[in-house]
Amino acid sequence: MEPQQQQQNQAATAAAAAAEDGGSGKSSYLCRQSSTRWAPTTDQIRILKDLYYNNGVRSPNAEQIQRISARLRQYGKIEGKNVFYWFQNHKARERQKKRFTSSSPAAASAAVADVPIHRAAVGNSVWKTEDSVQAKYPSYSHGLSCPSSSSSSSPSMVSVGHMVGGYGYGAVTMENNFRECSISAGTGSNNIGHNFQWAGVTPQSQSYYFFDKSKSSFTDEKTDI
Amino acid sequence: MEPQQQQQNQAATAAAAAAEDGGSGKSSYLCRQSSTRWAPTTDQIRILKDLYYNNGVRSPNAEQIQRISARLRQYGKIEGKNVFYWFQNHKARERQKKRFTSSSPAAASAAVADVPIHRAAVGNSVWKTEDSVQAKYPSYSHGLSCPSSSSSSSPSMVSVGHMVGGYGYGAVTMENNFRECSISAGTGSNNIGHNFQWAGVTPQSQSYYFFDKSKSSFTDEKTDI
DNA sequence: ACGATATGAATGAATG
DNA sequence: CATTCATTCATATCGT
Repeated sequence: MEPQQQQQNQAATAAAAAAEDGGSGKSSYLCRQSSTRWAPTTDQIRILKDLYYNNGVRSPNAEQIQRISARLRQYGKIEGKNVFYWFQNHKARERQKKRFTSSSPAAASAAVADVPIHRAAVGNSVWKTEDSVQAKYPSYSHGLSCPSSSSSSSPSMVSVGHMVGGYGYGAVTMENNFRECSISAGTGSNNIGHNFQWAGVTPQSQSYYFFDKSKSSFTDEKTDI
Repeated sequence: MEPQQQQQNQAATAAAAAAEDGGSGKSSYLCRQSSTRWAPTTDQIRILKDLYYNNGVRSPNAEQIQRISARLRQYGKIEGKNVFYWFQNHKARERQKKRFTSSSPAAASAAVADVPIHRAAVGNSVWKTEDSVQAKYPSYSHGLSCPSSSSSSSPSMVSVGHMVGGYGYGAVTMENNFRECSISAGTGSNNIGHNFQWAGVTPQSQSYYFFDKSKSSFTDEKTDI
């Protein structure tokens, strides 16, 4: 078959880091602040796949997302949005794969609602090869920090900051930083929200108040959901 | 640095290569890791580039991918995902590279103006043309032939218009992205509500379908999720 | 032998 | 949901 794929691992190296984005670290070359994206640990992936394949979870709602992320938090830092995106992507990619390989596009429309819950995927066909729920590294590894209790605790400052300068050209860069700003974590004294929530996201139906029409609204935000 | 994890593996050993990888001959021998990754043959690359530069294809959709891969299959083994990735990567790297080449303003303008490929979308206009506006010049790249640029070409109609801006999407990105910025934060010592995060997401409602039956999964936190 | 580069593959994050 | 973007990993190849 095909290449295969594997998913991640090498916990050894990354793992350690994964736990906390400490915020400091990096900055090797550009000043991009580290925390870029969530790096799921093997255990987190294992669990997510288990939910997906064995429990048929495909599009968890807010409550479920909370539970899941809470559960996964013990294996590493994670936020609700990560869980949300994970399911969305996993599902989307599975379908996409199907669409590319299928001969009749028409068929694609059907089968949408399927919730196969077949046990473990095993032997997938092309593409992703889906899950192989098994960690490659038996022992060591994931010694992720991330204390089981609350979440963030290390980010000293991370948050926004300067821009990337290197590639950026003003505006753009700034925008990007905006996105990150949510990770600012409060740790400590200032409060600002210690865990902030991602309010109203992915609207489409609701949360229009958000920025739909009044994107500028964010200045006075807080009315949010 | 940085936590990274991701794929990485090597599982190879598969031996899938077999089949016929076409005339590329690259992976002919070697029983070992043969199938590592798709190795496009020169003909395949020629065609892909032709589509990209002369036809403006940048992000083919599923149907197009199927057609393209079917067509390329006569020159060697190939799958839909290869085509998909090829376009994605080609486009991304082109953009990425271009991000720099603009040190000198004067030069920049000239450079940027490059040729907007186009050859019309033709046919059913399935092609989104979306970003076909910004074409780019070939140049670097492997020594593959790919004469491209045939002759004439292009009426340069560049529809669309503005916004894409010289540097491409730089400007575009700046639109609405403050989603998470809504860190409403509670300011203040007390945490607003607790720390539940990201409320309301998952618009469209729904997503309970599977849940009903497997509600048990989440009702209890540690048990099974 | 490296180090640099080109490029396939994978996947988190967004957007529409 | 489908699509797209950005990043990063993994490798093959090439240059010195």
